[in-house]
Amino acid sequence: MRKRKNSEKYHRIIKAATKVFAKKGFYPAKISEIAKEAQVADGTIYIYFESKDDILISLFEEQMKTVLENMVAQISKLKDPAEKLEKFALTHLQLIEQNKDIAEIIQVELRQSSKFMKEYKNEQFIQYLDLIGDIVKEGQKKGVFKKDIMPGVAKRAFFGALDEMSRFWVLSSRKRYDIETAAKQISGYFLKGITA
Amino acid sequence: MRKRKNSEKYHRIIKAATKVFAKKGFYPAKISEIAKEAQVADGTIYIYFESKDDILISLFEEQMKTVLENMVAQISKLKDPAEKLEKFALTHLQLIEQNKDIAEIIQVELRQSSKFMKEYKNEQFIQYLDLIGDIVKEGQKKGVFKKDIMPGVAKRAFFGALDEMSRFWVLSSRKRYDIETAAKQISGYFLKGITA
DNA sequence: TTTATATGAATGAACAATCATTCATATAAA
DNA sequence: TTTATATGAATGATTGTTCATTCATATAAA
Repeated sequence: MRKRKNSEKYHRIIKAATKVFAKKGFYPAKISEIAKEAQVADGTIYIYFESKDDILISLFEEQMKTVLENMVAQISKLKDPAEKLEKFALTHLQLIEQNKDIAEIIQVELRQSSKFMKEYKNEQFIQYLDLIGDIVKEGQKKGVFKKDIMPGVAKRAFFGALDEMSRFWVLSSRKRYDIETAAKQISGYFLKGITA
Repeated sequence: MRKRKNSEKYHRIIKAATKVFAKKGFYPAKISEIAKEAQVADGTIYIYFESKDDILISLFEEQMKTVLENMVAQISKLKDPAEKLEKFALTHLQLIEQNKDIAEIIQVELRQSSKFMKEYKNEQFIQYLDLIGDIVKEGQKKGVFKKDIMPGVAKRAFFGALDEMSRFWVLSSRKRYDIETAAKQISGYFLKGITA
């Protein structure tokens, strides 16, 4: 019987796997390397996890739970939907900035995951996207956003814009724009458009 | 000495690899499966390609070249920068629609590639992004786009928005919105904003 | 207290399967 | 014949997973 969530070692392995997956990607990452990083024996990993896949799934759920809680805390304080979107952008980019390992995993492995784990629906990620969709709907109800905006398209477009910006940061070691500027630019496009 | 580009078999292998990589991802894809799909022997692949990595790189260059040429042909006809952005969005989404295999590879493997092929800079992809950046700059020069828009941020945000929408389509077999509507929505956000 | 016994977490060497790549050989072309 | 192209079985390195064993700690008996 696996102890899982409560064990200190469980979290040490998650943390190590996050680092190793982020650096090399899922397939090239070796169990032995994760074990070494976590300072446990190879076999110990199989006391806490069923398989290599299971590590990745568990890792998603742990990390996304944190990200989601963080974001909800930030935006629920605000009233104005436009301010909420701005805050969402800033918080998202700050998260990437503060934890590049998580960023790489969300960006690269999240996309992979749908391939090799067909049955695995990333519930947390859907919730994360829906935060944006809900802000849009709220804005429409309050009359501050256009009625003909489709929340299902808008949420993906907004997330995609932030995500692509993040990817650029993660890949290029040096960042060309500061977080606040980028967040303001991106939320600005959505709120006001680029037309003069 | 490899014959490469001119040979009919070369293209058959590229086409087969596109299909197999799209379905399973790069690492889980087997050379033997690509060979079978292309109806050649395993060893034949090594007459035309140096390695599995080389297949992926060649595939990128072939496919992106086509995508790029296509896009340039579409937008160079137009004068108005706003119309160009709209056309870009539509053309991009149509491309995805028409060729999901290429879409999956661009989306998933392109991201992976920067990990396992550190030295490989995807020049074509950079050019593709720059098409957007150039439209933005042109619009600013003509005075139709705001001066304080940062083209380097805007191009990524715009591409990211389209790309995320594409990903959703590729993953969910059934599409909820038609191409024209989605393209209009997304370019609409950027041009006019969502604020009422 | 001291000794004996039980538990199960942790270990890491060994296993078994996978798969990219090679190469001896065959076939077709020049 | 000589050269180029194609084949697919064989190779050998890699690596996820297993499992017999160890060991620290807990519990019970003397």
